Amino acid sequence: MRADARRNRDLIVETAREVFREHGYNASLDLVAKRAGVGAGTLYRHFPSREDLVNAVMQGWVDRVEEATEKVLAFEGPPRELLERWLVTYAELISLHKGGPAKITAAMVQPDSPIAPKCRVLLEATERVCERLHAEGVLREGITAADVNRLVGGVATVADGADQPISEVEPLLLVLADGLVAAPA
Amino acid sequence: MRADARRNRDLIVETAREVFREHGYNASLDLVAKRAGVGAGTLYRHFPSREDLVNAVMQGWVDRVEEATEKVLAFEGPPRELLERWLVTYAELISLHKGGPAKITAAMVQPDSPIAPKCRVLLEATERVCERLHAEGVLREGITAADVNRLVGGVATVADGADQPISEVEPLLLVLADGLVAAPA
DNA sequence: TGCTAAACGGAGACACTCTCCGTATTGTTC
DNA sequence: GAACAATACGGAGAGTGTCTCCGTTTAGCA
Repeated sequence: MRADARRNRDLIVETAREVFREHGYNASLDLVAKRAGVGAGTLYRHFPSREDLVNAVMQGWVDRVEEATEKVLAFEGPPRELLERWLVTYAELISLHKGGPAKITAAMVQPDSPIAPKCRVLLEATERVCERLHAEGVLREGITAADVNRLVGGVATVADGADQPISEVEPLLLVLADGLVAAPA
Repeated sequence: MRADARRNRDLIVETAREVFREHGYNASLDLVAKRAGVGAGTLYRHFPSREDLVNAVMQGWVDRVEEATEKVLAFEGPPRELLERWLVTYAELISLHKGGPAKITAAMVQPDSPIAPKCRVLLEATERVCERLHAEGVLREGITAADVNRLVGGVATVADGADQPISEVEPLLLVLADGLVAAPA
């Protein structure tokens, strides 16, 4: 890749991160290009679709996910608390940006989405948590990591749509935890 | 209202119902106008915003909600089953159209949305169910109808985004039921 | 029948996405 | 350091959607 191309690419990603933070993931891409001082063509050559750009912007987020996962998995206390911590962590991670919960939760079940690979790290993290909970017999049988993600994703999506911080819907996450732990009727 | 205006209004609503069913609630409104054989101006005069049109289209849905509510509330069996029935009914009602779950769940917490009044009937229905469950001591303390709606709305939103029918996420609704019923840890 | 308020409709302004292609820059080769 | 591909740039513009404005038409009353 030529040096100027590299420079522009980085500039676009940086600008997009800023614009997305301001206007959400549906912000105008022309605005991104304009603010970055490049032509629309340049933006679209580097990132043929909006998702590709989102994907690039997310790279830092992936690192953050990995870090948060390690932290939660390092927790030594009672498994029930581990679950609660993970639910809150998960919700926070996907809610870092406006529109994030819906986008990420949807991508989780659409393997062809360009951001799917990034979301996989989250799914894998949940899998690790679930494994540990299953091993300790705490998690209800038949519950998969995908189920957990869907449930938390749903709550986070709604909170996001209502412009509520995750802290305000934490009680709902505890309800989920109860449901995930309880034995089938 | 003049007779021709009335006629056009009804025609637009009918056409919109059809188009929304085909393409979801984000379908092009110009397409609605074109298919109804009226000018864009006519459509926008009757329905200044997309939400106004959605609102009009929803009138039949409101009737359906009321009917379903009566049916669930007439159920005489164990309260836990009442809850389960309501969760499934609720999810189905908001999932009748693609994009419905997100739209309705969001409107539920945005009182200024034009479709909010319509969504209120759903909230009130959930309130009636919750009241009965609380009276029987089945529902966990502190849980409000709004909480229940958020939880089910979240699950339904995700299912909708993944093009899954509600029947496929029913197990998740049972998880919710468990969480809503269980005593706090 | 004539008149006026009400309603119509579609051209077009504006916004956004995405492509095409003439122009400019890079970096390699001699 | 000059020449020359190969690579990248950028912005005009096509395509699509939203929504408004205003000249034209129509309903319904007197």
